[in-house]
Amino acid sequence: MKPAEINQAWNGAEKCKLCSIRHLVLFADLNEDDFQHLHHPIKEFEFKTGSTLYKRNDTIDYVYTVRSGLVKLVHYLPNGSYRITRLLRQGDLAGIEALNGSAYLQHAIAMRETSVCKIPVKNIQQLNNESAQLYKQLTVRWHKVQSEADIWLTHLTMGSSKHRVAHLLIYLAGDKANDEFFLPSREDIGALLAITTETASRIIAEFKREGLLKNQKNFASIDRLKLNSIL
Amino acid sequence: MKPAEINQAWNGAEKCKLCSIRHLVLFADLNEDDFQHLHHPIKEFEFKTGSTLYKRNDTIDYVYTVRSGLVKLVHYLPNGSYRITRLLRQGDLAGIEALNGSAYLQHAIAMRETSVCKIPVKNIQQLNNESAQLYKQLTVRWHKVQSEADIWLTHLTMGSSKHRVAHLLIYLAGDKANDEFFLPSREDIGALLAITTETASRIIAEFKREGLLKNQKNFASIDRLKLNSIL
DNA sequence: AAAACTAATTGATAATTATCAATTTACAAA
DNA sequence: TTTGTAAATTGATAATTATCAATTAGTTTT
Repeated sequence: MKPAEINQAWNGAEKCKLCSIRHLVLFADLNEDDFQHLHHPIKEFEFKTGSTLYKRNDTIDYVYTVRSGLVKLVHYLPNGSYRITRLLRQGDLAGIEALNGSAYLQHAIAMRETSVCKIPVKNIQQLNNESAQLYKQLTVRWHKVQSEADIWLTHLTMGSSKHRVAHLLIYLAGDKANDEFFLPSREDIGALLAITTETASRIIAEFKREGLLKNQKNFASIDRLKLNSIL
Repeated sequence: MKPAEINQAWNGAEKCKLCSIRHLVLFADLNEDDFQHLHHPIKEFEFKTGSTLYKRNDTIDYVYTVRSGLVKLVHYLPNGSYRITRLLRQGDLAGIEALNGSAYLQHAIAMRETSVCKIPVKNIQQLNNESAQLYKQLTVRWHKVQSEADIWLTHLTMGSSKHRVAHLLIYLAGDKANDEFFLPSREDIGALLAITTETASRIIAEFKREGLLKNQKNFASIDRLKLNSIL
């Protein structure tokens, strides 16, 4: 499945400067001059549900900024199953490890329609050499990776299955008050929490029966108070 | 419990240049000139088993390089239990999040006698401004944090308890062929793998009975082949 | 060395979760 | 709409793990 390439290459600077979510992304702190160093074209892509941004060990020339949608980082296991080690949302960077010249660590797959900017690593290196602004943002990103991994380990891999699912739902719902969020398939929930698909399904179904969770297709909303009360 | 301060402050550059494990640490790539920028004293400390390097939310002015020993990063949970989210060994950096001016994410506690260098964050910032060498090492460290978190999530939090313990032992044994390694308490093994102390104990005892693991007090060695065969 | 304490082990049982299988629901293609 | 296919749900049972309790081994203090 090939992603749609929304735009042709453009003169790097122009579009990035106007980006509506720039405050959220890697280039947040760049100033007018910095954009001069973007010599390699940055392109925007749409990925359909289930399509692959990159595979483990792919050539590692790009970093991806998620503009919208949801991306899972996946490890495939020898026995054919898989484990999701992280989710990426708006403003998150995928493939950040490419900056060290090491291969991508996981497969990155869109869980729903997802829009990304594909940034050549060379741009980043160039910016790093010419300007100190980017370095700061980069360490902020690394830091976020670390603290998220930590949250994951602390809350999403321990306790009963019910606790884990509750934590995941709260995580997925994010900060926004009553908004709907994307509810992953039961298989993905299992892969996220290290439980079986069936167990994930049972718990989600139970939550729905008890009114902790409502959904229309893949979109859901939670009753935060009730969910928190079972933690 | 106060750590022993082995050395008084010294002229930063001199001792670091001669450090026997410099090839493993943050300053690996620095050249003669770079050391001029270490204006703040770097001190070496010894921590006894169970003593605390830093606590979550402590003032965040230092980064720690582990010279020898073993450090656990711990999250204490509301119910009084705890979860270990990472282990740090020789060459690893503790408190790397201090570089972003954010608070430490966890408590760092020595699991055995541990020797560390305490590096003022100001040194790092200064080096970053004056030289590009350090940036590279830093991203390598961040990257290592990420990939270790990943390994943790993929192997140490899924599968049966027996699988997890086996994976942990192999991780602890590291690369060195037949060397002994520090075997954590059963409670710590539980906190590392999200299983109970009793389950950890049962499995360790079983491994010992079956000859997969030998130990003298806290030091153990494994039969790699046999352990791998149960994965 | 004896006493006191802590960590490790083991046993019995209850609770949880995985497994295997069947059924129902949702979705997409014809 | 009908048909085919995949996903979600549910049931029954087996396996695993937690829990509670007791015992043994190991360490430290007196």
